[in-house]
Amino acid sequence: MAILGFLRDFPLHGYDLKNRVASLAGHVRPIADGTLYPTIKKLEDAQCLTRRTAPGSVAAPRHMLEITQTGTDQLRRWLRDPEPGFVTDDNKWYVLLAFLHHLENPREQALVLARRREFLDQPAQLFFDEQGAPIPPERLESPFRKGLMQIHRSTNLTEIDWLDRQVADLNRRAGFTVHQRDGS
Amino acid sequence: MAILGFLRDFPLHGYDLKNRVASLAGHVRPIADGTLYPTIKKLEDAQCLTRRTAPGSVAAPRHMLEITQTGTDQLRRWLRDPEPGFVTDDNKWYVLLAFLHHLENPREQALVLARRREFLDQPAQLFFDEQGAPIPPERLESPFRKGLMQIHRSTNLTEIDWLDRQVADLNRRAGFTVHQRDGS
DNA sequence: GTTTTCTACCTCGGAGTCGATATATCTTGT
DNA sequence: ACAAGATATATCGACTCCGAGGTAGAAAAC
Repeated sequence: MAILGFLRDFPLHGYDLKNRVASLAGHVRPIADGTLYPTIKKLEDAQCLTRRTAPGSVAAPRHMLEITQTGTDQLRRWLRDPEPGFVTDDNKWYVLLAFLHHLENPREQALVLARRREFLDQPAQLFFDEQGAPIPPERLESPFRKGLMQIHRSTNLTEIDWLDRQVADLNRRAGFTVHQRDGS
Repeated sequence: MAILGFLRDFPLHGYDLKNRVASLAGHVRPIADGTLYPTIKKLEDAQCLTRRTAPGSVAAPRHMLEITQTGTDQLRRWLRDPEPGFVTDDNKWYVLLAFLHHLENPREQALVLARRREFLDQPAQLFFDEQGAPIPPERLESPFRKGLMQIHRSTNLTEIDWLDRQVADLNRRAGFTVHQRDGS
C-alpha cells in the first residue's frame, strides 16, 4: 500500500521509495531490501506499476517506477475496504491515513475514519486476575501498567477528538456535493 | 515475552494465555493458535517453563504452565536489554511496559524507559517532496497527513511527560536504596 | 439420544520479512 | 591509474506468524 501510495504522488525509483517507506512505517524503521524489491516485482507482475530504466543521476542506473490505472484501482480498493489489521494496528493505521486522500470521495473517507473511531470506542480491558476478572487501572500494582493504561486512554481521546471533527467536516463537504448535484 | 511475563504472575494454561495475550498485544487482536502453541513448546524445550496436565475444570484437560528460574532469567534479560523493535514499535513497547515491573531493579527500569524517551525525542519527518526535502506539517495538502502528524506529536508529548515523571521517581527510589545500603 | 457449542490442544503449508550476500555504476580521493 | 565509498538493484535461506484444518472432552440445546 505504501509503495503504490507514494507512487500515486509522483514516479520514484526503488532506492528513494525505500527511504520514504522507512520514514513512514513505524517511524524510521528501515525497510529491508529483501522486502522491498520482491514486493516491487510482485506489483509489476500484477500490472500495478511499470518501470523505465533511467540513467542514474548520481550513480548506478535507476528503475523509475510509475503507478498504472490498475495500480490506482488496487490502491483505492485497499483504502476503501481495509483489512482489519489496518484499523486495529496503530502502525498500519498510520500508513493508511497517510494515503487516505487518494480515496477522493469524502463519504468513503468518512466511512474509513468511522471504522477506526468504532475500534477506538471499545473500552480497553488489558489485565485480568487469576479468576479472569478484569482489573481496573486504580487497582493495578505496577506503575508501568498504570501508566500504560493512562497513556492509552489519553492518546485514544486525542485521536477520537480529531476523528470526530474530521468526520463532521467530511460529511459537511459530502452534503454540499450532494446539494450541488441535486441542484444541477 | 508476553507468555513468560504472564506466567511470572501466576501459572496458566495455554487457552487462558491466549486470551490474555490477545487483550494486551495491539489491544484485542487475537493471537493465532498456530503462533501460541509452537511458541509454548519452544519455551518448554528451552526449559523456560514446565507443564503439568490437569483435569479441565470446564471441558478438555489443560496443560498448566509454570515459569522456571531459567524462564525468569530469560524474561529479565529480554526486559533489561530489549531488541530495537521493542523500543521503536508501539505495540511491542506496550507489551514490554506491561511486564517491566518484573525487572525489580529501579535503576534498570529507568534505563529502559530512558531508551524509549530517547527514541521519542527524535523529530518525526514523515513526508518529503520530489526533491527529497522534508515537508513541514503546515504545508501538507492532505488533512489526513496533517492530522497524522498532529496526533503523533500530541501522543508523543503525553508519553514523554509520563516517562520523565516516571524516570525521576525511579531514580529517587534508586537513590534511597543506595543510601540505605550505604547506611547499613 | 443426537447434534451443536465451547473449551482446549496441536500441526501443516503458505505468506511475508529480514539479514546476508552479490553485483553494477558513478564520484571522489590519492 | 586505482581504490574506496555512496548509489542502486537483486536474490537466497532462515525465521516468524497466521489461517485452515484436525482431535478430543464436556456441557447445553434440540
